[in-house]
Amino acid sequence: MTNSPPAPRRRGAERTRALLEVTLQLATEVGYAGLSIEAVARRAGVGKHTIYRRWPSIAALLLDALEVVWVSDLDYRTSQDVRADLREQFLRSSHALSTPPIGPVYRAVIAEAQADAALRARLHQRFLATVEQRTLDRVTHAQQTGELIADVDLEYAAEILCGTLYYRWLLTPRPVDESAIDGLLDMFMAAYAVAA
Amino acid sequence: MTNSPPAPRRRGAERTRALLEVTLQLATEVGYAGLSIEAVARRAGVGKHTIYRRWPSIAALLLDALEVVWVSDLDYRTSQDVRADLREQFLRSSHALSTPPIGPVYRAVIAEAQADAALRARLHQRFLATVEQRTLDRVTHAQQTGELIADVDLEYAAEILCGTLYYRWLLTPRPVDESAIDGLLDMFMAAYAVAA
DNA sequence: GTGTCAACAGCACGCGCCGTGCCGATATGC
DNA sequence: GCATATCGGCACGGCGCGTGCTGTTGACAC
Repeated sequence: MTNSPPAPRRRGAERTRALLEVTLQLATEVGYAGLSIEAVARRAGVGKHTIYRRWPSIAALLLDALEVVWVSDLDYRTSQDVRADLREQFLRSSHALSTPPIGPVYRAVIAEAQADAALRARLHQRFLATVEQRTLDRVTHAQQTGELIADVDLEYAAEILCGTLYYRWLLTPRPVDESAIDGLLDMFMAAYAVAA
Repeated sequence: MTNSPPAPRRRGAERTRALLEVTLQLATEVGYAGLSIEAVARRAGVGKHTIYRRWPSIAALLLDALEVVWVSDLDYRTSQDVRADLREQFLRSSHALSTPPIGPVYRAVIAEAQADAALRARLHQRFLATVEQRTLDRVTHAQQTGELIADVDLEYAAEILCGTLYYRWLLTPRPVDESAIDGLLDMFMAAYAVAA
């Protein structure tokens, strides 16, 4: 037991990675329904223990799998035009959410999270908080460059921008399309743009 | 077979009502997890057929149960102050969502809906669309009384108002409290209130 | 009354996934 | 080579699903 605590796994690391890949692949093909530990194990040709040794629940697995694909795509450009930068990023995110495997996996986690407040907190912390923060960073920057009025706290604005898009995606049959994004940005700019 | 087609159920109607009550009661006590057809049947002292004869799935049952309790609570006051009226209604809705049985049942339906686009559409049509519409009606009225500027389409604004609250409730660990509601209304009024 | 018939409660089934044991094989690090 | 942890495979009890079947009940018609 020289230095065992943190690292010394056999082929563990590669295997973990491979399991995440299989999970994403499965999500792409069969969607949310049928995303079970049993299914992942079967598909990967692996014993269920091999999965349970790494993740305590399907939700934990999905959360990690989501990280693999959701990582970035999430970087606001910083041009001279906040509105254009937000618009571009929102379109990109919207496209990502409607494209497997991200959509199905995200929905699956969100569904699970409705039954489990702790999972909901973890989900928010690992993903949604990041989205909100980057949005806040971008609009705060716009305040500093004088594009947006200076004397307001934009924290809620960032949440409103992100939340509205998630709402539409999760709970309505409508697509998150350009017109929805423009409507959202209309209100945002009407509220906070420096008067023309 | 004189006039049988639409009505002649034995004790059907009362029974249906009773089953909805049991469902709500069950939701209050055990929450979302454990809301199954089997559980409702057991709790009601009823055969599973009796439930399947009325609803094709647990989601359909929950949707009807939700209607029993969610019906109203949803009526904006119409004073001389839009902001105050919206604020009051948002607080009321927020309280309703955080109080059993509405919260658990709503969350359960939303979770199910993530796996089923058709159910998602029905959920939106029966509940969320109503919420959006009443909000739109209220703010449109405010346009007519001159509280809000006239030359904008507020349809997206109504969606943004509702969506932001649902987002916070569904996907964040934060409460839908007065400060969140005020932050939201700040942006809304900054965008659309008639200049002071 | 008596007869008819749908709704009913109860039970059982096969299915699939859950989470957890136990096995014997494998390969890794000492 | 030897110890040890990971592995695949299998089986288990539990539970909800959706669907059969059986015998009972109660509303209604006559």
